[in-house]
Amino acid sequence: MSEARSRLLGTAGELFYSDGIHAVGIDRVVAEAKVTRATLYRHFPSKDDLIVAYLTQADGAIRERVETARTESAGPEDVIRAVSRFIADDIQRDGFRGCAFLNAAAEYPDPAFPVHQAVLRHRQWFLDTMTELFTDLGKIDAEPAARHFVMLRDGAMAAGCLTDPKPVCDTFLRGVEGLLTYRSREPASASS
Amino acid sequence: MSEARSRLLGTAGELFYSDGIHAVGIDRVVAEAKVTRATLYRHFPSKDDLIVAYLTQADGAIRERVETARTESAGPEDVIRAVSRFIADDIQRDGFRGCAFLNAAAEYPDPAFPVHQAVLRHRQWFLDTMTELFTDLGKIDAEPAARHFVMLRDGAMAAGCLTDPKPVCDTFLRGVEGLLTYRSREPASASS
DNA sequence: TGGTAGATAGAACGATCGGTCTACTTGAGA
DNA sequence: TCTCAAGTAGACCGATCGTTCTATCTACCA
Repeated sequence: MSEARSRLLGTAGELFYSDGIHAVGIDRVVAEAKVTRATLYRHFPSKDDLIVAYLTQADGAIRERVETARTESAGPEDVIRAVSRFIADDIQRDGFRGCAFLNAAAEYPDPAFPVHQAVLRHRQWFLDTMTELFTDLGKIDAEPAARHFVMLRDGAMAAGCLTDPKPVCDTFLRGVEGLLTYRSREPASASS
Repeated sequence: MSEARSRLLGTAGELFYSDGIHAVGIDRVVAEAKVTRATLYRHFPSKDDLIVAYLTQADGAIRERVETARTESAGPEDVIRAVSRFIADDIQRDGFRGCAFLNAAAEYPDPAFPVHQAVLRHRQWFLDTMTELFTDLGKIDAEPAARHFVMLRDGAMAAGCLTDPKPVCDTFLRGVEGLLTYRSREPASASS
């Protein structure tokens, strides 16, 4: 990857993430990346392509971290804890602004739009990965457990940038522990 | 409230909610509300005021529904179930596009901005209300339980417009039932 | 009868949007 | 040595952004 391209992708990522996608114009990306407009359009045919590249990059970084957790952990339960921990660390880190994918989906609600589809692909991968982990853990209802985990994660990511992140992380990690502790028990059935 | 103003607020709400706030220009609101630009600016000094009015309206509607649930239900547990049910109903209704407040916060991340502050006010009220309900229920750790509830809600609202809403609602309602069932039990402690 | 508030209609403002264009420079490979 | 891709610099495009303006009409109330 060329020097200019990576600088472009880096600053675009920072700006889109921290200020929102619609709120950041091409001019600002170009100026802060110290690159000319022509260079941007040489690498990315349109702003939409730049946005998708931004999300693809974020997706890759997360997959990498999950992969690292999988290879470095003893068993599936440890992997789930490691993933939970880096989610909590993310939430508490400076400049945390929520989930890049949920934020992008909020700005691009049209399912036919490439940006929205990039969000769906990432989320499907994450749900599948968590389902695998809960299956490895021997859970009977692995998929509901994975959905529960993802729901807690989404809630924590959404709330973590709106109030004090500390109690949000505590609630999240407690919820995950509950999910792991009561894993052999069949939860009470929902309505009807 | 004048006829033109309520039409304005109604269509602005629909458009902002379904397409995103930045994506909807004043021209479109004016056109679809069948109102002139001058009329809009007579009622709302700026677009930002219109956005805040939109969120205030949504906030009022939710408070009303929670109040109804409180008066019509037998006890705090029933109220929590009623609130959960209308959240689930919302998620499954046609045109559901997530939480208006979380979506707005994604577009307006600056905490100093009035739109962002309107989101925070609504969320604080909701957390306080849920804490009250869990307190009434006799829970020792009412606030953590309320935080857990809100986290599930946020996750469900975020995911409900990205995939099939049915399993999302099931997971949410199961989580709430778990929260109510294991209410007397001290959850496993989190990390450290 | 006169005044005023609220609405219509539509032109116009400067700023910014995403995107295209020409002209020139640089550096590495065939 | 020639070529060509990648970069800089910056003017320029039409469209849209949020906002303001003048002018006219209508309905109600003092």
